[in-house]
Amino acid sequence: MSESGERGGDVPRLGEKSGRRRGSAVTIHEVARHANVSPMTVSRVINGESNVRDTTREIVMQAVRALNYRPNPAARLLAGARDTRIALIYSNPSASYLSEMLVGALDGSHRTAAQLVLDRWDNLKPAAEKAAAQKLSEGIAGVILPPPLCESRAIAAAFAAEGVPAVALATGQAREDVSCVRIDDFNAAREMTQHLIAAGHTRIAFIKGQPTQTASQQRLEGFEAAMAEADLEVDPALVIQGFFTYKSGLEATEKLLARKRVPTAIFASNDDMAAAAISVAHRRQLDVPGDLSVVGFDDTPIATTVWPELTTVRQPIAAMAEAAINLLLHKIRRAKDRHSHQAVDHLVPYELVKRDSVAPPRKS
Amino acid sequence: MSESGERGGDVPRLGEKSGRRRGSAVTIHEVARHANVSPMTVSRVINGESNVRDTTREIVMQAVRALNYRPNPAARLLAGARDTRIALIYSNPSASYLSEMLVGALDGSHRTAAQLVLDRWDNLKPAAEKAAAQKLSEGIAGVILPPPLCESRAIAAAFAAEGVPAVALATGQAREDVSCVRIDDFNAAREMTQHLIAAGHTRIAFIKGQPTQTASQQRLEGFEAAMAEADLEVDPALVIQGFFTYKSGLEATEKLLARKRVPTAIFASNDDMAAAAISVAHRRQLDVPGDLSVVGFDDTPIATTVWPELTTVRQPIAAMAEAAINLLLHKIRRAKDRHSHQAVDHLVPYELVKRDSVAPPRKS
DNA sequence: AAGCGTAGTGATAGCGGTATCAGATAGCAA
DNA sequence: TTGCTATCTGATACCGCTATCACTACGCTT
Repeated sequence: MSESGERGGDVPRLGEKSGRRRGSAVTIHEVARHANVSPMTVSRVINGESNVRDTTREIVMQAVRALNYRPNPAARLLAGARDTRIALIYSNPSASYLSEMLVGALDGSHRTAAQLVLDRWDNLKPAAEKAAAQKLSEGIAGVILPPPLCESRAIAAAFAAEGVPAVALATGQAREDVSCVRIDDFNAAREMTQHLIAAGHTRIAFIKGQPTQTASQQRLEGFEAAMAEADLEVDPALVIQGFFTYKSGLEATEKLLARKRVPTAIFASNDDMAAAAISVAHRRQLDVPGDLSVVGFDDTPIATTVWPELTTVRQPIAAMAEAAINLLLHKIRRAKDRHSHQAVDHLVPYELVKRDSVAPPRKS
Repeated sequence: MSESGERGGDVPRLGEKSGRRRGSAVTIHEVARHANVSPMTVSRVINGESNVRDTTREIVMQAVRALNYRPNPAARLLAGARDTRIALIYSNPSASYLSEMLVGALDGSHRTAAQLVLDRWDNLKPAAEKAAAQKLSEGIAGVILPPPLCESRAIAAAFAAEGVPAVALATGQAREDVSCVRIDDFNAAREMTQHLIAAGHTRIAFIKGQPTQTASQQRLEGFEAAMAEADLEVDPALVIQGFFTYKSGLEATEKLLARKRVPTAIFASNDDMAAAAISVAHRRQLDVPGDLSVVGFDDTPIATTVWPELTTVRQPIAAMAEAAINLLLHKIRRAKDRHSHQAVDHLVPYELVKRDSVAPPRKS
């Protein structure tokens, strides 16, 4: 019963007799044999635990590299008895965010062998939200909060109280209570405004977003910053409150175009409102972009649905959702280590997408 | 060795002594105990294997629902040599479907313990499609083809050649080469037309959809049938070709409203084109629905984004996607059984959604 | 009556990792 | 030397699920 010395001899080869093994993936056992240690030691090394002698660690690492070993995430998750379910709560699928978000989240969850649980909270009252959070927390290891839920400190607190880590997606700014994955709304808006200014516009209107969302504020500030930097005046009459809905974009644009001195460009805080702006412009026999340039934000499907197609800021939601999942899994793992419980702020690059809704202003 | 009758007695309680279990997720053992069968039987049921007595299956399903059991994907992945990955291939145009389709597909795949693999084929050439199908087939047990891919017999044939069962989503009619999950486009269009006629319209225009999609043809025929049944004439000048895009809807509506005798209602073959019709009507100072009623088809998010909100036909894409997954899994299981290889035609009920874009015609 | 499928079900043994604790080795005070 | 931590490593038992095979009924031949 103690013939561990005679390895490589007639010891039943691991992974050979097994008629069940499918892939030819290297297992931890093979690495262990190669390094002449137990699988447990290999496990310790690859998990960066400290109680392994340096020499041993080095030998193991060499074996890992030699065999190009990649731990099987499914086995890891299973063995850790870690709950692998992570919830994505969406609300008012108003945003065509959803599809892209799902694509990204799905990709991320497959890669990590986590299970994605979708939950829909439409217009819940605060009390109901808290109850829902408590109920959901029982079957979940972490949660992703996309807009507009991500803004609610109450929701974040509810999950925190249940000990469930959360990651907020696409907030306007970093927070101390939850980790965020987001773009730099301020600079994106600033850059977009600079683009408009570079095209020759000086009289630029701005349609604000839902005031409860921090991203709205950031976008407005980015706009104002760019205007100030170019020594351009922001006419307060040309900054209108919107609510991220098509309808609010309609109303805001009506007001804007009813002014005696009409703007030559409109910067809407999202694509839905920008699409609405185009619609109103057309209704008033204005050519876009000839008479009026219109730009949006987010690059949701509607940006390429309308005509002309919108110049907008691309927010890579799929990539952000995937990043959120990874971040969440890290947090879940180290929850027990009592490691850093700090909120992380993960910035993802945005991109200015120039399409057909911008042109130099007509000379007047 | 044959005391299998004494179950539930002093058998060591599964999942109670375990100090290791963290999440409170329901396991297959608990379901098994609840249903008074072995875990293996539960496994068979949730995997849709055929060799389980119907009564047993029903009991197990009840337990599954009662406990809200969701199989642990990590364990499945680890244990199963077989992968139940099923692919959903999407292609840009009708991407508004996407979110709903994903929600449904995700639900379906969780319930059935399948893994959903997303693949995106944008405007591939036939040769590239074939190559992609071959490559994809290696890691996949089945495939779902939503529009517009579902129309291609070549793609269906490519997967058939690889021995991978496919299910087409939202085709216009049944097919012999692949199974379909769809609604009755003909009758839906007919009913919508009747709704318009009942509101008092007699001069109704129709914007056709992408001619390569069979659903387009069905919708047109349903329209024509309703008109004929009401003894109304279909003015050929009022039936215009569109391509399911917003832009094509713009152009088609321009033509329609340029006629001397303008229609009082427009039936667009999908919501994007209907939204475009509203936009053009507004541009021409026409009130919707006062001067012009507009209806769409599909009930995609844009239907409730535009103002006024669209009366349209609800195509329950989420439910259809889930149905497609179930159908596919059945085919996969019985592929080895050499059971029926026939194509199934699964019809799902549609629904007429009446919103604000229809009103009786103005008396002239 | 004996033989032989054939459904339906259960027992067992893993899949590739990790938690846990026991054992081994070494270091160092008593 | 003995005892007793402290450090490192290994053996074992699972995580939740499924492949495989054994077994039980119940027909149906011959």
